[in-house]
Amino acid sequence: MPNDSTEAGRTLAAKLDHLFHTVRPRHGGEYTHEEVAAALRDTGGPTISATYVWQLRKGLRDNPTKRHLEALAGFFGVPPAYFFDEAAAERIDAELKLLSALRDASVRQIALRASGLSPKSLNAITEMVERVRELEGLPDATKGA
Amino acid sequence: MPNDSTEAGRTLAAKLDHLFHTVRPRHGGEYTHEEVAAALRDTGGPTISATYVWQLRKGLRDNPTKRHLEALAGFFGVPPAYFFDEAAAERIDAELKLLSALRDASVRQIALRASGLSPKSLNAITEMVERVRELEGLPDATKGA
DNA sequence: TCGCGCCGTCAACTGAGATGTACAACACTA
DNA sequence: TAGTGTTGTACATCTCAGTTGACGGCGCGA
Repeated sequence: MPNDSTEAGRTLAAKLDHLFHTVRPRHGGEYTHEEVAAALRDTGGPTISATYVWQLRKGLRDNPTKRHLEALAGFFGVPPAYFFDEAAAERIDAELKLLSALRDASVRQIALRASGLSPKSLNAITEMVERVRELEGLPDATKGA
Repeated sequence: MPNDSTEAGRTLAAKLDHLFHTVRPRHGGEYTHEEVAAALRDTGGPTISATYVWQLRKGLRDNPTKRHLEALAGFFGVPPAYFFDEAAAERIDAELKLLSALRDASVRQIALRASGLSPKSLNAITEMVERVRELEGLPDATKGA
């Protein structure tokens, strides 16, 4: 199964193929696999054979190494993250966003300092927070992510 | 050559090691290499041996494949770009401390629910947290990363 | 102090990642 | 149409990413 469908978005092959279509050397044709290999060889960085470029593009091989990913990304002028799963990256970013949402320094402080406490203590503090919310007339259950 | 100096900033090993130091399961210590391997195994995704995790962390092996990079990034809750882009890595590091705290579901719950409370209440809760830390014999000041 | 279990470390092996080489298909020129 | 060069395709081969298994140190309970 060349095209791994467990990948949330497009496959690596699809992305690479898209790059070939999109970034072109001169009007008319796309980069040749050999050209890519040669260019990479010249930059002094990690080399990559033309055949392998083709295999990746065709989906015969997915799962290249870090260095090859860097080389390919560098050649086409995209960040290496381009080749990774977009959905996963977005999910992580959402988690990071949750963080930046907590602008309130006091809340951050509480989170940091609460980290490491015993489950029992955490539970007690949770209850206390809920109780205070109640007293201040804040909504009851707003389950976030 | 284990430590690839073509890498813009820190080596992969350094970054991974940093993740181990930063994101911890709960108070006590860092994740064990075996724990990481087991967790990855449980998620159904690509597996990775504990020994190999160690090798990557030590710099005996750099240049893992795409899938393993994804798995590692997923486990530590950072985007795969963390291992590539140094600028992104630094940005993430800045927030990682808080992120790791929020990885604990209980702590996350507290943070989310504490958001919106009055300054007075937040202050009270902060003091309570500090008091509990004291009782549980946890360190006083936040230690540097 | 002994024994047991956990974890980091190391070396050797396996297999997938990656390459080299050769062939087929097409384009261009004379 | 024959000849030459270029590029995609195929496959045999080799290298190194990744695993397996074992050893040694360390903490903990008996």
